[in-house]
Amino acid sequence: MTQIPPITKQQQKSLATKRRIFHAAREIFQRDGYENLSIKNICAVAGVSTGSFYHHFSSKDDLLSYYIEEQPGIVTNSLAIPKTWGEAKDAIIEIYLNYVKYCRELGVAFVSNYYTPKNQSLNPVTRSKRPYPILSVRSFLEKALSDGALTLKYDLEQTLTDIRMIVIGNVFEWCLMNGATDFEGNMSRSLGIYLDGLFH
Amino acid sequence: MTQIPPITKQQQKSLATKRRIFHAAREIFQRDGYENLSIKNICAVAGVSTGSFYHHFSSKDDLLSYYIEEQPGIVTNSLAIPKTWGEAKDAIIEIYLNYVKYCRELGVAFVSNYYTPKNQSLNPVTRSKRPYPILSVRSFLEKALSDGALTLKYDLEQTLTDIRMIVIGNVFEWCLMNGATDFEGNMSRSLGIYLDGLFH
Amino acid sequence: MTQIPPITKQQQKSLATKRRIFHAAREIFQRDGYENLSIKNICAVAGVSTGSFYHHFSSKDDLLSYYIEEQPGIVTNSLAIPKTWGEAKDAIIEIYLNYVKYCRELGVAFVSNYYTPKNQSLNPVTRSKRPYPILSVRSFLEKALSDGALTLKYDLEQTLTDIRMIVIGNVFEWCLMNGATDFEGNMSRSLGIYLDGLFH
Amino acid sequence: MTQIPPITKQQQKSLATKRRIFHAAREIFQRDGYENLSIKNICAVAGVSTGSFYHHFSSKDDLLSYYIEEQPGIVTNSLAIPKTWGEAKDAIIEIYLNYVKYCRELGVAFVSNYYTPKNQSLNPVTRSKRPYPILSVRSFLEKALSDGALTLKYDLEQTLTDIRMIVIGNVFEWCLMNGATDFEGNMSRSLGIYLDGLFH
DNA sequence: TATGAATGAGTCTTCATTCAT
DNA sequence: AATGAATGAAGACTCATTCAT
Repeated sequence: MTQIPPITKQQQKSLATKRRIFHAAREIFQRDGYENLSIKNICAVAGVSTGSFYHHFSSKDDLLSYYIEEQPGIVTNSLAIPKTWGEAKDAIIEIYLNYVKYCRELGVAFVSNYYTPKNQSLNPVTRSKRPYPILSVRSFLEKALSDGALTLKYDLEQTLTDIRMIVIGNVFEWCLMNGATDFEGNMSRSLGIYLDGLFH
Repeated sequence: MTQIPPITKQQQKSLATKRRIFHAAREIFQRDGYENLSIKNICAVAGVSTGSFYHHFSSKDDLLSYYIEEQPGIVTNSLAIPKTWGEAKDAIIEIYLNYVKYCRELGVAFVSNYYTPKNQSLNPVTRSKRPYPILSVRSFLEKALSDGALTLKYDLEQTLTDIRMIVIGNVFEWCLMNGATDFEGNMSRSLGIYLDGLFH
Repeated sequence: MTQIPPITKQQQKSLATKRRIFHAAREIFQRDGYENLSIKNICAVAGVSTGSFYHHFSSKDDLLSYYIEEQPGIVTNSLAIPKTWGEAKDAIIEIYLNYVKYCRELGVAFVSNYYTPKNQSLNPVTRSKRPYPILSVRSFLEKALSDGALTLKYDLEQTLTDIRMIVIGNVFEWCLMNGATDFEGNMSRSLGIYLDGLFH
Repeated sequence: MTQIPPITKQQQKSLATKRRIFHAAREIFQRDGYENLSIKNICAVAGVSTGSFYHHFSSKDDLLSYYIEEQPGIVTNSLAIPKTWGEAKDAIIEIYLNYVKYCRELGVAFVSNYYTPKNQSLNPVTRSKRPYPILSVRSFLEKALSDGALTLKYDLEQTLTDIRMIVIGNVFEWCLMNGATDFEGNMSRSLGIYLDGLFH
């Protein structure tokens, strides 16, 4: 007979410790960036000994692997189908202003670490499990196109690629400047101009 | 015909050493990534002493900054002042197709490691010595503007930021896809549409 | 009888290591002087790893600061509040005769190396953690002043500075003479005369 | 036949270079202190190559050896014999305020390097060649004593020692504080109080 | 389960000195 | 007489990891 919740007090404590380590790592990562994320650091913040760390995680990499894929998707289903391309433009910009907000929540340090070409969890091809937030305009555009509300100068795929590139470019700029840019302003302006050129 | 800077044998040797260091760094970068790029490593591969490294480069960052500073071909001084915005658009796209070429020369592996927000040698603010190469359209646009050949919808600074972001976005996409994208196609299309929107 | 902090075997071993480092540093200091005192050196002599050093001391300066911070015997809390200025004078001199004793324990060679303006672990401003030990008469004087037992011609701070300077001057003289001075005699006389002039 | 001034142009140039190196070293030493005095530094300031340095000086130590004993003595002969102890006190303080001035001219960095117990050129016993500036009150006091203008509570030798210690203590304090003390104020106050205690 | 002492290779950088030119 | 490229040991400090308790 397997007992579903046979958690003893000891196990609970153990889990709590593991969670403390986890949260400490997340906090440091966001605040100080990857290069300042050391075991010593983590343990200090978590209030835990080094030995304890290695009891719960087999290595630093082991811990980090837990962080993959934690971001929530951006829900675009609720968006009304646009009637004019002006509406479409505004809606798209809105979506990415939401993304800007999400980036701000994560913090520059975190995002700076995350946006590395090596981070294949960003790769829209490799990536399967969840809708890539940057791709989430796809369904929106598809609906608008099939509805006849919009016509594009280019292939949908190409357009999505362009938008993705512009958005990442914006994020990158924000990271490089260590947060000292007009993130929202840049995003709406550059996207806006591009979309103007697109619908034109 | 005598060359104005008559390079002595010693200077030649010195340059060769500098180049060896340069290539060694590139090799390691491509093979092992940014985090495994250490001065010791570089020197070992280059067959050069640590002291020699610091004779040629003032720091690790100094070395890295050369990779974008030494881009060949982005000489905009020689560009003719455009008469129509169509000419301007084509010229700008041309400049960045050159950049695409340069990226291809460096290789995806290298560029993937290089384009990390953590790589502060990319930061246009931190970097003081010379103007950011990606901004090298600046002088071109300035001339065109002062000549009355062009008028921009937005501030020059903002426009340059947008272009920089779009370019970086393209590079990032190319890296993420591990080179399996239409780099040139994406670059000209996305920049083209943006510029269409800009001059409108 | 049980001691309140029941030191485990591990803690004992740890303390022993710390002491080994401490003694090694002292030995090298005496033998080779301040400029030849390196972490590597210390660790080699102590038979300890670099990591271990930094486990016990946060930096080289941290280690050095212990030499004056751990002075035995300059406990002024236990000193009775003086009733006359003669008592005060005697008490102060007594305190610094204790310091003289401590210097003798450390040895001329050590102290000679230690008392360099370059040794910033001596700087009362740089050092933040704890009050400068030579200033430990402060609390004594403060109590005496607030008690009305004493009145000073000058600001307390200035007086403390004077005393500190005289004491250091004595130590310096002793060092310069390579120990061949009447350290105790000089100390009590010079301090005595100064204090005479002070209370006068 | 030996020609007294057979200096060729080459020799002149050589001497000029040597002097440039010398002055550069002095400048850096005073401005930045001993620990920032490197061959590279010196050569940069002197506008000379490393090789040239080693052509003129066999080593860094060789260069430094030239600096010993360059300070001028303080002339006290001209001081009028005091009639009251008040006059004597003022005169003595005046002498050391001159010394303070001299220290300020040399700069904190320089003096910090100089005032080390290991620097035996400070040792009044070892030292023979010139009058030790700190000792230069001796003749003054001797005259005043033999003239009957003054009587001391203690042996002249002891008194001189005290004064020397107090002065060095002041200098040390100034060095430790990196110049951020009221050097003149401390000097006159501490010496003044001591002398009050002495003549009482 | 948890502690924290210990390890030692690794980080970047500085520096006095040598030597071919 | 002068240059400057090259050396390599040494500097303080960091860090992931192991292990006895």
